[in-house]
Amino acid sequence: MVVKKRVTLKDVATVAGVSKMTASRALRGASDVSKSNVDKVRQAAKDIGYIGNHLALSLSSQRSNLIGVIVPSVANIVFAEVLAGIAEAIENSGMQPVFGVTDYDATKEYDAVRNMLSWNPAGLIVTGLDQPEDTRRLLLNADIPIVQIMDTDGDPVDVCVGFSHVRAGEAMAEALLATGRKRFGYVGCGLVQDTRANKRLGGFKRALAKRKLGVIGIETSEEHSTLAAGRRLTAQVLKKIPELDCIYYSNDDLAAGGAFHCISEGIAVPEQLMLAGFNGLDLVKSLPVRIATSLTSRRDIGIEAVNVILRRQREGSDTKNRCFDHPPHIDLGL
Amino acid sequence: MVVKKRVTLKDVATVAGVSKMTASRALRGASDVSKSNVDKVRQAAKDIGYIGNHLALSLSSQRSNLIGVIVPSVANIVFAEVLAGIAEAIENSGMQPVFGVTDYDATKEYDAVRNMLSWNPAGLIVTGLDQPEDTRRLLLNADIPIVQIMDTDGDPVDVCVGFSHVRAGEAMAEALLATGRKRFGYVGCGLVQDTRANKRLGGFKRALAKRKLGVIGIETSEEHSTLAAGRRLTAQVLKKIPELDCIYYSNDDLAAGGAFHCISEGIAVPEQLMLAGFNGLDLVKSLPVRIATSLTSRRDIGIEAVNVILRRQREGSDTKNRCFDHPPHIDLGL
DNA sequence: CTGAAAGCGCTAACAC
DNA sequence: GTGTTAGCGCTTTCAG
Repeated sequence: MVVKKRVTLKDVATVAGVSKMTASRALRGASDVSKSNVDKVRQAAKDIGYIGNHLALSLSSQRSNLIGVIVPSVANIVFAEVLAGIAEAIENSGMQPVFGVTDYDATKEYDAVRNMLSWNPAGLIVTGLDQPEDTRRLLLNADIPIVQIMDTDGDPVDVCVGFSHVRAGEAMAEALLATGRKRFGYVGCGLVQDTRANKRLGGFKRALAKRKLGVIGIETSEEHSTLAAGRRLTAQVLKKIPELDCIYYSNDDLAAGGAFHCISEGIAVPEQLMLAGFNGLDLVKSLPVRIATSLTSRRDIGIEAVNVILRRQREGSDTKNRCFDHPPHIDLGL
Repeated sequence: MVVKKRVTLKDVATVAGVSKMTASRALRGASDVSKSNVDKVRQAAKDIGYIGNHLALSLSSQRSNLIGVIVPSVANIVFAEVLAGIAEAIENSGMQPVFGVTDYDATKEYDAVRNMLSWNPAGLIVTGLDQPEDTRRLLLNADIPIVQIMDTDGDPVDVCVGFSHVRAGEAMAEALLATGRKRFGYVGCGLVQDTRANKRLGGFKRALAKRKLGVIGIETSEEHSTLAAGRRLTAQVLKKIPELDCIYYSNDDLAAGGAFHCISEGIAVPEQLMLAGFNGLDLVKSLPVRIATSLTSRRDIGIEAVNVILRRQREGSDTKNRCFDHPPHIDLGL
């Protein structure tokens, strides 16, 4: 069997009876090619099944249509929705996303950034503002738009798109205090890795402290956030401190798990016990009991991150050092 | 300000005082370089912050470390988990995933495949077996491993990893029949696009027909599957046919929505009405009522898909035309 | 063990 | 309008 040789631009040119350059220009829809040649080239490309080679294109033109995206996890619906926003915004832009997953691990993040950069991407989207020094240096030296997403509490390398988790925690505390709640518990998972959940907890406590209150029951675990974990930790915290009238969770998955516990145990939510999550997942909106949450704009954040890069490509660096805030909306579910 | 010029291999070589080739070999951990030169080169690379250029590497070596992945959606947790499996398996393989999203649109899928191929990927993972003719031709002509995932009901281009949705639907019908249920309803979303959900429904009906039974109440909608939609459609189908004793849903999101409806309305699940979803999401396991589902191995499918490609790279095409079955397990939740 | 030459497939910059 | 000449940054191949 004959080895299938990749069809190249040269083949197209030969078949069309023109030079490589004319073929190249014709396929890219350049202005300066005669109508008849454009047709000939297009037809030839179609006939022999020309696909093109982005590697050569990018290497030669010194710019690629790749946008690197680095997230801690994809199995987490929150990041999956950010990716969905990114995919949506990238569509029709001629760009292509390349993904890296860090598993909340700094070493993997460093490697992912390095790897990404070696593809000469047009821009890089990374999660969070708190990269360790070596990773940050890599980002600073990269001569492309760097968009840090999901957080604004810190000093961005270039541009950040997200919101302040500290303020989000404060806001939720204030909203809950306004409903008259006084005995607060907290349930969280994976806090060691999850800087942003920690920031929220910090803000939450600070706002309580202003009213001379605090978190009187706390239950955490280093496993991943799941409904089952939320259920279990809620049972635990209520066993220790049954008089709680409100529990703040590090996210909606845990809070929904808490809601399931309450439904099973006949605890009236929110009358007897108020639950507050974070993210505003679809799940929470459909729960048979009403719980509070902060609605974050994951999709919009993804879209804006891409747009920052696309805009920069066209207009130059006028948006340098900017911060795009997408503050969450509190929904008490009442 | 001086324009930051990209650091190239040549720079490393110059600093280390060797030729480009020696530098290249040293950095790739080649055997045939003197210890002292390896050290010199490594040090030089570190000092000047050499990152490398995958574009040039891949173009020159005629192989890339990219694995293309094309899924219909990322906001869907099921595909997000497949991606998580892919990311997990890819880790430490030196490969990198490139993503494309089709939104269940055949044209977008064709473009995504074409785009992917123009990066000379080491392999391609695409969702489903039912690509239209033109896309299929593209895949057939690509001289790389093509893995079609999530389905085995059909004729794979190369290798497929997944399970039979027809059999999955049949199996669920049989399991439900075995519990004595007789009056079946069906609730589904987005069926026009979702070939695989349709295959399940087909299998489900066929198995019922064998017992001279059928689906006596059906409620569908072309929106995306959400808990809210499940809740609403369940209310609708029960309003029309209140005597149903079992509802099969096109997936777990809808089924969980149905469960929420039942909890709110005081319908006893599963005593009075049995609900059956599909996928075995975390959500279902933690619900305050027990519903049936088919546990699919999304993560494993992603992992196996990558492994097929990695294996092929090393061992040649011995796995050509194979089908890897990961049949779902039925959990009646009783 | 090391280096020089050639070229991967394409486009930028000039010619004509 | 079109073609030619040089590369992009790396690896392959082949000499030493």
